[in-house]
Amino acid sequence: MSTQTLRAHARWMAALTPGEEDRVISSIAVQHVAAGSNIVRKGDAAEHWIGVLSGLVKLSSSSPDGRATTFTGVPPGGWFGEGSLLKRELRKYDAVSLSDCSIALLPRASFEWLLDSSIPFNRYLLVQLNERLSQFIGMVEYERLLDPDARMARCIADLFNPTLYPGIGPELPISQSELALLVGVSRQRANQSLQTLERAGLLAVGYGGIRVLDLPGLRRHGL
DNA sequence: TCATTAAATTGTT
DNA sequence: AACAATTTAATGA
Repeated sequence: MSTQTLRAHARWMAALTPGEEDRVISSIAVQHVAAGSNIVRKGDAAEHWIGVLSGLVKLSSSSPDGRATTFTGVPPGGWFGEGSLLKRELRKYDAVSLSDCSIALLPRASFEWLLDSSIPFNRYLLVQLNERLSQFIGMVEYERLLDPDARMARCIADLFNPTLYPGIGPELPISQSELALLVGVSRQRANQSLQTLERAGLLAVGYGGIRVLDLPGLRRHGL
């Protein structure tokens, strides 16, 4: 993995000085994981800040009786896991690869060094945390107020958040059962929603994935 | 390259 | 939850 590829998927590095960037890059380990792997497990010690370089990762949890729910998907360019690092606690959620992925692991020591030394890095984190907060407040809002079709539209649109995930293409390689987990509906209902959104011209459904055609339209759908 | 097969996913009931 | 149809990936002739 070239440092150029790494930079392209770690937008926060642009805010660092060349010296800081060199030091941080040399501490990062890149790992390839097969589809369906647990990247982090609930209860693990948090030792890294994790970036998605390719593929798709989901942040999820399962209830004691085995039911699963997904909080959000993380496409390439997204970095997650700062919460447990900041609070020095065990991981609170699972992170599972939905496809073959390459991921970047920034060690806790580098993360804390950046927190202590770089104001631009702190600003980046602040913006990311704020963006996530409004995303999750939005999720609670439309979970309670909107019909399943509109919830599907918003969930998909959230995966294309330009602040959190800059520069991802219109293709989203995710199965309908994974989208169902993400939205919190049955796979059958997810299938119906996707067909409705396709008829509305907002996206195209394909085998094992979707293509977004009208992102603003998805954000507006159901208002 | 093509045909066969298994596995995954989709669409419907 | 179950079923059939479709798509993909893998295998070997």
